[in-house]
Amino acid sequence: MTARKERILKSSLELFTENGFHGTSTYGISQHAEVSEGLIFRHFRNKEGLGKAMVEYANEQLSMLYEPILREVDAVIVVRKSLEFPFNLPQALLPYLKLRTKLEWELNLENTDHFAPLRNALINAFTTLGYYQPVQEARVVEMLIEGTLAEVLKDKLADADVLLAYFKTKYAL
Amino acid sequence: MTARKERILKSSLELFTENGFHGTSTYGISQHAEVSEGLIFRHFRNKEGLGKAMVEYANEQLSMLYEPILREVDAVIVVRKSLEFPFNLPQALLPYLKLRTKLEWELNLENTDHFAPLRNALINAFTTLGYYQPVQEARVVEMLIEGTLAEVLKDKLADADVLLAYFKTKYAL
Amino acid sequence: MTARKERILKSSLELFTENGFHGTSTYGISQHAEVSEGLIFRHFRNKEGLGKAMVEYANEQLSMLYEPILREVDAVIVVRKSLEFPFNLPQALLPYLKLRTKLEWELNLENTDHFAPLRNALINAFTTLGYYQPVQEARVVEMLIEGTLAEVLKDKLADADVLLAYFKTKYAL
Amino acid sequence: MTARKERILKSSLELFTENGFHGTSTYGISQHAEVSEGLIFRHFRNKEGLGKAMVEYANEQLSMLYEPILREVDAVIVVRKSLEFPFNLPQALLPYLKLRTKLEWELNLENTDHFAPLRNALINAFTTLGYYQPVQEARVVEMLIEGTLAEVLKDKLADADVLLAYFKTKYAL
DNA sequence: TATGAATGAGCGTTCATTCAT
DNA sequence: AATGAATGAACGCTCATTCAT
Repeated sequence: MTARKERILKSSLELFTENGFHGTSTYGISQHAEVSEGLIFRHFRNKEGLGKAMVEYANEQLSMLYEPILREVDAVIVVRKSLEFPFNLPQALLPYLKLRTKLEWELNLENTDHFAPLRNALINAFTTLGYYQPVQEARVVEMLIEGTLAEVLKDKLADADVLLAYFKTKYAL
Repeated sequence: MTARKERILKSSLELFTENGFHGTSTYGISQHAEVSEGLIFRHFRNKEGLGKAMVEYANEQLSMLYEPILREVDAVIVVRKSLEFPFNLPQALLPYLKLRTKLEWELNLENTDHFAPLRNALINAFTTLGYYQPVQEARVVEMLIEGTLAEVLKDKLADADVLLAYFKTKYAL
Repeated sequence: MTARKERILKSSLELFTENGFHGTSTYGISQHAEVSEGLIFRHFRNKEGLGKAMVEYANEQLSMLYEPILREVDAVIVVRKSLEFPFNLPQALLPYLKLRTKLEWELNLENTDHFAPLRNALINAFTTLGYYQPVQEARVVEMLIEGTLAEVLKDKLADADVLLAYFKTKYAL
Repeated sequence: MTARKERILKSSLELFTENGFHGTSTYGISQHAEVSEGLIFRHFRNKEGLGKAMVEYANEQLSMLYEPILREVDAVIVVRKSLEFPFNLPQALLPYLKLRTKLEWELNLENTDHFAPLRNALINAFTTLGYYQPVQEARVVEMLIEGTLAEVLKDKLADADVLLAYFKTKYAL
């Protein structure tokens, strides 16, 4: 990957996140990346190719999102870290998270179930902890996480501290 | 409101929901509405005006979304109806809900807190029911609802029945 | 001539003078005249018709432009009044003069020789006054008048007083 | 400046001069210049930009208009060449002169005082020649020139020879 | 690999004009 | 006489894309 190709990717990340896919022109990207417009097409064939590359790139970055949780063996800590997760997002990954969420809504991306690994970890944890319906409980936590995440990505979450504390008491953490 | 203006609105609803704002052309709308393209601009000034009108129109339709719940006096029923809400959406309103959600993500609409009235109703309900932290509990239900809603709008919710049942047992309904 | 037709004419005068023929839209005229756009076409058939009517209307108004000079019998006074003419324009006629000049340049109007009557009067005057080449002298005065007029219509004439005085001394007035 | 950009400029000169700014479409220009329409906007940003570039371009061409006169040291010759000037226009510059005059009237260009250098030269000449009011005399010549020029640009000047001869006798040339 | 001039389809928009009322 | 909803062609302009260098 050459330096300019990377600059194109970085600029696309920024501009797609800000203005969406259709709201961003290849000319705009080239300007922002200080690169000739033609180069975008040499590297990505067309705009759609750039979009796909962007999403793949973002997914790669995000692939290790839950990794610290998945490595965890203690069931209680798995639950706690899961609940803390949307409140404590790795700053470096936030742009990629925003991009993926935005593009999933704008384009109708066939959304792979990104949450699956974490959900499985939660199911295991709740099974270990003796929950009566661990699968459903995992889903409940999933909803809490994704609901919180949505607010975070929109910069709308005002009561982060008190909310997280309450989440924890709910699960006796 | 003339018949053709209404047809433009209906077509916009459909096409914006399907392909997003930037992904929909005014020509496409005029074709779909069987109307001259110029008429769109006579009625809405420009595409942005049409977008705003659409969002307002959708918001009007959606304003009565929670109304049956808000009228409810029995605290238990308020909670139950709230939890049932995303599983039991009024079919007529679903398109408007999809549109609003999609456009909120694509364009960066400063999103008014649509959930506020329902949240307040839930706070009251949980207060009545003697919950220790009714405000936070309302937020938890909000997350459950919005998380579920997001999956519904993306046609991703596979375990609706079992999930709703579990929600209810959680709140002893 | 109905009141509204007259309002259309007045608005056209103003807007054509300000922004030219092509720079003025029939919609703009209808707004300015507080009249429905359709009415313009009922009265003038099409925009070109309105343009022609405007020019005719202006020409009618301007037909009496030189009239006070033409009535004059004293040769000296004819010359003096002629030279004073662009410095002392009838305010009511100024807009029509601006319009005609502007449209003559914008559209390539086959320009009737508006100046002819005054030129003839000047020829007579200079003949009476014993000028050696009265026709050419009339042409010189014509140039002085039209040159001055052009500056007046563009609001560019800064040295009006001193210039008129000099003109007069030249012709011993 | 690429060849195509120059072709756009040349075509604009021709078409603007013929039909005015608003009367000329960018599509028409592109056809005439045998160039894609988009190229106009790549080079000039928008139609207004093209208009401004045209006027500047014309002004550049016209900047050397009076240059042969300004170089002249003999006062008599300055006056003679000045009077001859509108009768003896460099054919290559005529289109630019037409364009500038036309656009100054159609658009309301704040018209820089193009005549200033020549006027100053005339003032000097008349001073040298011992005229009592050289400034005003220069203004008189200016009016003669601009009046004649206007007729020339409109192809209205029928008595060129006799008129020029008379001008010369007036100034004893 | 990288540029930048150039393209042409299509976009949002304006405009003169028509027509039912 | 007068309105105002509606049209469709054309306009200025943007955009993804190509290609010679």
